[in-house]
Parts: sequence; structure tokens; C-alpha cells
Amino acid sequence: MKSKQETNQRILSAALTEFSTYGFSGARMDRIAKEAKINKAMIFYYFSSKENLYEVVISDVFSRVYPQMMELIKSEPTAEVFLEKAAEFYVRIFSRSPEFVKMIALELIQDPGNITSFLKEIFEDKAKETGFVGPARLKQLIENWYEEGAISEGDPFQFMLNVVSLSLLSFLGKPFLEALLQYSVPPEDFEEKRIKSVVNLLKRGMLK
Amino acid sequence: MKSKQETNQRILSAALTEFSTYGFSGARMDRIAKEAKINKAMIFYYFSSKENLYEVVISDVFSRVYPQMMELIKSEPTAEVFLEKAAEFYVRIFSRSPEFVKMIALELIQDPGNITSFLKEIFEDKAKETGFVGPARLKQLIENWYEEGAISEGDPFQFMLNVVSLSLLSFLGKPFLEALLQYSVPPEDFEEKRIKSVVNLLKRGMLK
Amino acid sequence: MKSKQETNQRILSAALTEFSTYGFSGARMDRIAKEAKINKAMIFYYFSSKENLYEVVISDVFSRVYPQMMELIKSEPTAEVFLEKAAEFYVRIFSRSPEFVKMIALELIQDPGNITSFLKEIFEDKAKETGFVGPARLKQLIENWYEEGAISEGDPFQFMLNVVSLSLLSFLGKPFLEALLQYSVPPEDFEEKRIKSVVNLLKRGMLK
Amino acid sequence: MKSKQETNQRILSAALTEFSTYGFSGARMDRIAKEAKINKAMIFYYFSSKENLYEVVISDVFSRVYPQMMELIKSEPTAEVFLEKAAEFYVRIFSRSPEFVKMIALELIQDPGNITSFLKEIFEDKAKETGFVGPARLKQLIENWYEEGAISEGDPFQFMLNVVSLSLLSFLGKPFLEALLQYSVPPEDFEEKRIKSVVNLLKRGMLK
DNA sequence: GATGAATGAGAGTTCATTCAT
DNA sequence: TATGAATGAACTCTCATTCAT
Repeated sequence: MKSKQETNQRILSAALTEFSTYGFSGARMDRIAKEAKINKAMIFYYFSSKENLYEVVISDVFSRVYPQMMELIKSEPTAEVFLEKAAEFYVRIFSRSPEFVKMIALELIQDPGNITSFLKEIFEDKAKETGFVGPARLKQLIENWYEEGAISEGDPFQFMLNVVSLSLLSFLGKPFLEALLQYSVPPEDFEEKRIKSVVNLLKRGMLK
Repeated sequence: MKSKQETNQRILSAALTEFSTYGFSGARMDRIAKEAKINKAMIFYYFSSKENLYEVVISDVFSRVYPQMMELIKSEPTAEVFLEKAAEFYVRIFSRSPEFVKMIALELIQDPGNITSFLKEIFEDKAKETGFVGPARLKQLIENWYEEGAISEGDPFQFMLNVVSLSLLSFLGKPFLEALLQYSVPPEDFEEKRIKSVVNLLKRGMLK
Repeated sequence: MKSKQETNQRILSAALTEFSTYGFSGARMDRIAKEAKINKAMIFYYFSSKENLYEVVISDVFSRVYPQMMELIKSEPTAEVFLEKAAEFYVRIFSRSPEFVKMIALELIQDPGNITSFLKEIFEDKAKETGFVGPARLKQLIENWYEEGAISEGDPFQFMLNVVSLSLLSFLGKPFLEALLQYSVPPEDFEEKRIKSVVNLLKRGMLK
Repeated sequence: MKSKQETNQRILSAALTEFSTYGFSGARMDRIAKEAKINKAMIFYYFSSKENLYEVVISDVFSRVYPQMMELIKSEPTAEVFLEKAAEFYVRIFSRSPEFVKMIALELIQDPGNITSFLKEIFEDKAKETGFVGPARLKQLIENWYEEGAISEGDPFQFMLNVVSLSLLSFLGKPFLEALLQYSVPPEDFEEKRIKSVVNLLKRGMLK
């Protein structure tokens, strides 16, 4: 009775929560149906199988994050601007969508090959569409910065790993440290504090 | 007719691989049995249930990592020494035991509360045993360094989050960046390169 | 917006194909709808249920075959004429409508009781309508032929079983023998060859 | 508790009944389990899937019928002996195992290609094993009989179709004629009567 | 009449766990 | 201790059928 679009979205949203909480095998179609307030059979009507639903969810997550990452690269920023903006962007988006972090981390743990091929696909599609090859351009940018003497880390791999770990992945570490140091930081405060700390660390640590 | 000890170990080792690869729900008792080369029923004889087996595996992982972490704290290092040693220690141990990273990350994603209570337990036990309360002492150390003007990050939470993200969690990011930048780093090289990059970043970024 | 009649026919025709190919349980309403190029719900609008649709299809098949069988009996043929005409009639009709053979055979296998009661019904209807009781008359005919010394098989049951097996049921044996003897007979040739062989066998074997 | 062999047999036997009664799609794993007095999961433990169970049942049926058919051919009988023995053999075996008739007929209706490839396989296996190619030899025999002037039907295909239809397939026609002629023949009587009628018909109709 | 979305009752299959030996 | 057979609960998926428009 509701529009096809809406039902589709409700299923996807429920599935994101479910998969990011329990992982693929732990996720239950019943729970997704209940959460989406539809009959269980509808999920299969819309998405054919659990596996396919999972893939759609994953690609949904990536296609929401991807374009914004590319914007920054396209703008040809200086190293300083890049570090500021990238850190801020990652921290904000993942602080507000913890499910994204979980989904991506789960994939990285359980099937890294899947992400590999998925990203390749997305890049090739986008490259065909827009003629712009993000990753290659990013690598060039970093190499240029290093040659110009703007940064101290010359290896693009380590450079980006530092960025990604401190922003995206640090969200996984939060509960760990809350347990270790026995106190918790409310999410509102955390976002701003985290941005400050990461930007400061990255700029002092990697800019010359 | 192998010794009790040995069978026990074979099960635990197979279980570690299985759980770290597939997560709790995705793990299969059959596969663990096959890998451990014993009858499935024996796993229940030794560990009574899947859940219990999982808990033993997790606590096994932690109890291998924990004491070494505490050693460093006990030695009352300067900030500089701490950053150097911590980074090196984390990178080395997790680079050589990728299953540990996966297990810990899976727990952080799917049941952070579990880690919280588990760590609390371990700390209390150790505190009773040795009279030494690691986490509390670590917090103090960091606060002291800040007061002395040795470091620029005064929040112990952010300070440690930076350390942990760059070392432990960065291993999750490796496959992601291999896909993104389209090249892969062999594990041997990776360990040394990573230590250098992390130590450099942490020292330049957080020491005054 | 096709005429009611036409839609009805399209459904019946699709259903015949489907049921004769997959049997009652194996048949899928979706496939029938697709084949008939209408919406699945329409089948229920026209035929209320799968079971009812099946019954209509079955009775459709019988009511196409039945009257022609009766004509022959009514004409009070000699044994020789009967054998010639019956064999030819059966072979031709079932050679051209393999679905009929399949439907009837499936019914005979899976629910012989159904055919029993169905035939009874049809006979009673026809008897009331026309005053002519086909099966009873047929039995009489055969008994008469035997008494007259025209045929060597005195049991009407065996007599008719021979006729029916060699004509109708032999179509089921065709693929079996194609597999067994490793060669296949094209349908065009088969019809004429089969008639000749059956008529010859029946006449030589049962006429005196 | 019971021996593996026995359970296996109980499942196969229950499955034969179920499949021959309801067809593949209509068959229910629950019913098979109940009939075999075991837990439903055991069927999958022994046979992996419904489809595989079906295939095993089918091949079981064939491999029970096949060797006996070959014996007769091997004995190099005269046409007369062949017709007598073949008819008797077929009628007896299928009169006592109505499930066999049903299984074979169902396959012939719903997936004749399956039988084709299955028979080919069985022939090739047996040919390798024993060096004896049954079907080829049978064809030769019939051709010889015709050349010698012993039989009137020169086409091996029609010859065998007559034999098979009158014996094997006639069991399908039984309920049909019971309905048509409104009386039923008890199985005990039927077997002997049928043999007599078929042998008589075949010999008078096809021998010269 | 006609459509696409929705539903409920099962069906096949999986899997942790237990039993008999 | 050790094993293979057995079990029950739960899970994914299917399908005839109905509803709202």
C-alpha cells in the first residue's frame, strides 16, 4: 500500500541496522521484517535473498560515502587543507552513522576481497562516467606534496592509513578505551574533541 | 588418545581461526572440529557450548596481550619512550597475529559491552593479585606528562585513541587501502614501515 | 481488455502446458500467469483456486476426447472395424496432443480415484442427456463379439486394456525406448508407423 | 542407534512410496521422515537434499530392474521364448511393485531427458564392467528374428514398444478401465490374467 | 476487469547440541 | 575419552492467495 520506494527504503534501513549489529550470519530476516514493519516474505519479494540484500546494503553504504570523498580530491587541495577536511569529513560522517563504520569494518574483517572487488567496480564505473579516476589522482597528490617538501610521510599508503585509522577506525576503539579508562564520552562532545585531536595530530605529525 | 592438554589447544587454535574469520554466528562447530582433527562432540565435552568456547578464546587472546601492555606502564616510561614502545609493541603483535585484531574488532563491533565487562574483570583480578591497577596508572602517567609540558594532547582518552587507532586498528585499514590505491604491501615490509610511520607521526604530533 | 472468453482460454491453455509438464504440485501459478500474459491475480478471479483450475483443465481434456470415443461405440462396429478405428483414433489424437497423454497419465498415477469419480460423473451426465450409456454398451459389444467367435480375448477388461496400452500409453514409452535403443523417431513418421503396427498387432492378435 | 544401513534403507523405502505417490514437488520431507520413523534432519544427514534423495531413489529402481532384463537378452532366446518371458517378467515385477511403475512413468512424463542420460550411464558402466552391451544386442536379436521370418514386425522400435506398453505401462491403464467399465480386478487374479492375455496377444500378433 | 504489493502458512535446510556405544 | 548417529529448534525461502487501488 505504501509506495514501492518507501518500502524498499524501510527494508534497507532495517537491514543496515541488523547487519551492522549482528554481522551477516547473525542477522535475522525476521528481525529485519519486524523492524521494517512488513511481512517477511516481502524482503524476498524485493531483494530475492539474504545475500543479495546484504550486497545492496553494502553498496548503498559505499555509494553514500564515495562521492563526498571524491569531491575533496577533485578540488586539488594543499596538504594542509586536505588533512583538515578529510579528518573532519570522516569523523563527522562516521560519528553520525555508526552503522557505516560497523558495516565497513565487518567487511574488512570477514571478506576483504569483497571490498576490493567492489571498490574496483565502483571506481571503474565512475571513471567511465566522469572520466575522473579518484584513487590515482589521490596518489599523485600525495606524491606531489612530498616532492614539494610539504609533508614528511612520502609513502601514500602509510599517509592514507594514518588518516583513515585516526578518523574512521578510531570509532571502533572508542568502546575499548571507555572500558580501559573507565569513563565514557557523550557522542556530542566526542565529535568535536575528536576532530580537534586528529587534525592537530595529523598536521603536526605529517606536515613539514 | 592425545594428551588432554594438546587436544584442548588444538580446539582453541582452530576456534580462534574460525571465530576470527566468520564471527560468532558465522562460525561452524563442524569446521572447528575438522580443523582440530577431532570429533565434533568432543568440543562440547571440553568446552560445553559454542558460547563458552568463544569466551575462552576471547579471554585467551586478551590474557596474551594484557600482561605485556602492563609491563610497559609499570616501567614508568617518559612520554617519548612510551610512544615508541607502545607503537612498536602493538604493531608487532597484531601484525603477527591478525586473528587477534579480528577477534578484538569483532567484539568491539558486535558486543562492546562484553569487552567492557571482560576488561573490568581482568583488571580487578590483576589488581587483587598484584596490587597494581594498570589503567588508572596509565591515566595518571598521561596527565603527568601533560602537566610537565611533555605532550600536547591533554585528554588521556584522545591520547590513547590515537595510539590504538594507528597501531592496532590500522591493520583493518590495510586491505581497504590496498583496494583503494591498487597495490599491496607484503607483510614483512609492512611491519617495519608501519612502525616507523606511526612512531614518527605520534612523536611529532603529540610530543612538545 | 481482451474479451472474457479469450482470457479464459489463454489461462486454460497455459495451465494445460504447466500441469502436464510439472504435475499439480510442481505447477506454478506465476508461470501460468506469465505464459498467459496476464496478472497472476486474474487467474484467481477467473478460476478461484489452483485446485479448481486443475479440475477445469482435466475435465476440458476429457470432454474433448470423450464424445469422439462414444461416436465409435454408437456406430455398432464389427470387432475388426472397432480395432482399426479405435487404434487410429487414439494414436492420432494423443500423438498430436502430448499434453493430453501427460495429464491423463499423471492423474492415473497420482489420483486414480479422481478419474474414477470424474468419469462416473461424465457418464451419468451423458446418460441423462442422451440416454446412451457408452461404457455399458462397449462391454456388451465385446461380449457379443466373443460369443460370435469373432475375437479370441473374452475378457472386456483385458481386451480394452490391450487397446488402450498400445495406443494411448505407448506414447509414454517412446522416450524410454529412444533412450534404450539409442535412436529417435521423428513425430511425423511415428504417427503412421505406430498406427500400422498397433492395428496389425491387435487384429492378428485378437481377431479369430 | 540402528545400523547405518538399516536407516538408509528405511529412508529410501519411505521416499520411494512418497515420490511415487505425490511426484517430486508434491513429496514432503516431513512425511518421509515420519514414515521412516526418524528425525527429518537425518534425511539430509544421509542424502544432503531432496533432489539428491530423488535421484538415488530413481537409480535404485532402475538398478533393481535392469540386471534381470539383461539376463533374458544374454540367453539369446528365440522370438517366442523372448515374448513369453519378457511379458511374464515385466508383468510380475511391476504388478508387485506398483511404485516402480509410477516412478518410471513420472520420470517419463516430467523429465524424459533424465531417463535418457541415466540409462546411457548405466549401459556404459555395465558395458565396461561386463563387456556386454544389452540394448545393441537386443536390437540385433530382433533384426535377426525378422530376417529369419520368425516375426512380422521388423522395426525393433515398434516391436519393443508393443512389449513395453502391454506389460509395464498397462498398469497405468488399470484404474482407468476400472472406472470406465465399472468393475475392479483384484491384484492376485490380475497378474495371471494379464500375463495370459499379453502373451497370447504378442505371440499371435507378432510371430509368423 | 486488471494490477502490483502484501500476507501466512508451510517447505526444505542448517546447526548447536545430545545420546548410545 | 572418543565416535557416529540422532534430535529439535530455528532459519531462509517459496507459493497460493488476497488486498487496495
